Amino acid sequence: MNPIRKLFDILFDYYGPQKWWPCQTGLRWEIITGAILTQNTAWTNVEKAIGNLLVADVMSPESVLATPDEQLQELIRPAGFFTQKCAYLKAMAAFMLEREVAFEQSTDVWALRREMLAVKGVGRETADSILLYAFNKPIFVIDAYTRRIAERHLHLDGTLHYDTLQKFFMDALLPDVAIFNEYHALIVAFCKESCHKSGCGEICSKISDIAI
DNA sequence: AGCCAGGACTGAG
DNA sequence: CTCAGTCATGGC
Repeated sequence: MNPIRKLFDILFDYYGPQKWWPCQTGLRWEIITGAILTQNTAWTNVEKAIGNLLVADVMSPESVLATPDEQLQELIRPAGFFTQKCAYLKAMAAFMLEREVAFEQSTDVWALRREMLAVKGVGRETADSILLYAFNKPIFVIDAYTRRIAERHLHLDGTLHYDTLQKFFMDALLPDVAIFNEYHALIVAFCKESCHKSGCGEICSKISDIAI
């Protein structure tokens, strides 16, 4: 069995189902908002911003576009880079008004990815996160956590290009939305809950000999 | 007190 | 195409 699948099994046995993406309302737009606001930003800060948006009743593409820049920036300020992210949110809101239905229906995930990458503020990780978690399309998300675990525990080069690393994971796994969803969530769970804490002996010892 | 967090854009070479 | 500089907040 290949190391990538083995790592998944160990993480799943240990942590169980993760139920991602973290989302209070169940709204697709909240997932998209989180994906943009979390760019190079701690999730705790994103939660504050999302809380502000919910209180202000600005949690839809329409309401985002109807909110003046200054006001929207104030709401998302806790997530940092608020000037840029204000513009990004509005670009994405306009895009969703135009293309949300088409995205729900299409099964050509690579075409959708290409199209979403044209939106200002949407890079590869953000596009893949939105496709996987907001639209349930089968694509694998590479982020800083994935690179870390790939380097430390799978003996892969963590500095490989995004698309190259993504292909490693996707080729090793069944093209299943549920698996891609769960795997990325498990990687985050491991990196956040174990890497930083001192007592991670049990899971770390299981993971340490994956590639042997 | 600095360093870093679930990146992306831009301009230079 | 690679790479540094830029954007900004809050927690540790």
